[in-house]
Amino acid sequence: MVVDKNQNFRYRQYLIRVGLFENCTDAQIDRIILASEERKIQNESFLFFQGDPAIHVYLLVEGRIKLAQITPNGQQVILRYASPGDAIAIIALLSEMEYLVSAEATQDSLVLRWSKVSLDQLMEISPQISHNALKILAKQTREFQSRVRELSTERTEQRIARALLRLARQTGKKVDEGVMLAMPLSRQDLAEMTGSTLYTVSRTLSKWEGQGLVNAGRQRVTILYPHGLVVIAEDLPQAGNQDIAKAD
Amino acid sequence: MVVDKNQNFRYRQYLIRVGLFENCTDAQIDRIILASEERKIQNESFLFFQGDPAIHVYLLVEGRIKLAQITPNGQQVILRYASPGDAIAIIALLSEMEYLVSAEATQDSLVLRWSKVSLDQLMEISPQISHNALKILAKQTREFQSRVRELSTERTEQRIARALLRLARQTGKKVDEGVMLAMPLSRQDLAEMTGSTLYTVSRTLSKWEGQGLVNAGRQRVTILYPHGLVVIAEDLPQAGNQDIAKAD
DNA sequence: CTCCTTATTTGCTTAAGCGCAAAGAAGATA
DNA sequence: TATCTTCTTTGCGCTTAAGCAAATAAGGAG
Repeated sequence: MVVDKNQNFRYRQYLIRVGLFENCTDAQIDRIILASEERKIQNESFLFFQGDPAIHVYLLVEGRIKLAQITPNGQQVILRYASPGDAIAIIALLSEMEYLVSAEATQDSLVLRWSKVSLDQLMEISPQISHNALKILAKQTREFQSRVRELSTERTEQRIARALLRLARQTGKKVDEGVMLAMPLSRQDLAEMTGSTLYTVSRTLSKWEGQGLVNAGRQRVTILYPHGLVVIAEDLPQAGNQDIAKAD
Repeated sequence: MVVDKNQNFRYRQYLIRVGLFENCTDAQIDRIILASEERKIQNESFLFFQGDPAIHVYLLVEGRIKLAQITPNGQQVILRYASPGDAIAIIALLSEMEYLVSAEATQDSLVLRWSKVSLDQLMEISPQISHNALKILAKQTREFQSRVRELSTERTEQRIARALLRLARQTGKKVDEGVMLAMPLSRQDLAEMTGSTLYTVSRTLSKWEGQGLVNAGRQRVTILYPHGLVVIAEDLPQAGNQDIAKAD
């Protein structure tokens, strides 16, 4: 599973741009690369499980990783989809921690990882890393605070609209008709991201499809008229016209 | 407003036990104290507002501070009540940030604060501080993740039970009948903590009062039978008996 | 191409909880 | 003590969204 470490130097150009290693010197990056392990993760297999002792920090190079919590009675709550360049399980930098979420590949993926031990050494050489980690955690905190606010105050429809817009920003590909979400995404997935149910998500998308806002297929959503979703997400006053897309 | 800095040395015994300054040497603590400013905050006045540039990190010494987000249409969402010893606005350690929440005293309070500039200097001398900050942020992240999970999957009643138990752990005072929450807490406050409404909270507390679980008065809640709330929070199978408290 | 699996849609029913309104209770103030 | 303010309770109607069941659709495997 562990590939010859020298191979990882081909990720150099990539690593220096990644949040966790931003502003590190070339020499530091060398050490970081030497300490890294590369792993391939097959679709639907797990990087780690919630509750495991947190001993590695991961960096997603290629693919997509779903980070989710499982409730005691088996429900899943999707906290985040990681995209290439994202650090995963920063929490492992700290001692005595467990992974707070399970990490599952939703495509064949490629990650680099560092053990807690080697990261402790790296952080001594490069205090920059721990400052970067602080920045990443702060960003996550901000996002979770927003989620809490949204779940506390917004209706399901608003949250679904928000989730789609967020995904579009993260993984949207421009196509002729609009923005296509470039990842398989079921109604169930959207429900688990928004604290809703697959039925409500399905009904909501059907309604929006009728209004020309989106085009939804099996595990696929294309946003035809992003502004319409913004209007819903922000609860702005709507145009009187039923068919928002054409009204523009 | 700024008191003679030497006075702050009387907080020494206190500072060394506080999360943000844990494991700092005596000499480091001295520098930290010298850089601190003391401020008294009157009940119902604000330490800072959401959106202000984040230029100070605060440490609550005495009193209680409510951290809340305000939604665009004026609803409030309470994210946390800070207790003595808690750091507030760790985010100000990072450049270019704004406060993510508003911080309002709910009792007359006393805080120490440090400017971003002086903290940058302190962190150079004591890298320990930035490691501690990482730990604090990680803990907050964990808590917000739980909140997201709870808001996504649990019923209002469960969340209210959880909020009471959490507050009991944080501020509960043992009294004859049970555990009293030692802070003024209106139905509206509980609603803003749980993503509910003051009506639902009122009805829920009334029901629980009828079952002998709690004793609720004006801005005051006493938990008579904590285990009963745990049963509700965790959605455990209930005893068939209506009156849970007496059944035990 | 056909079968099989998995995802999606939609009608129907029900429950949870929102929100108004009005009454009642608890403190605070003078 | 009388008055005022603020907080709390509760009846009622209503909306939202959950959840079941059954039909339908879309891909993948052989």
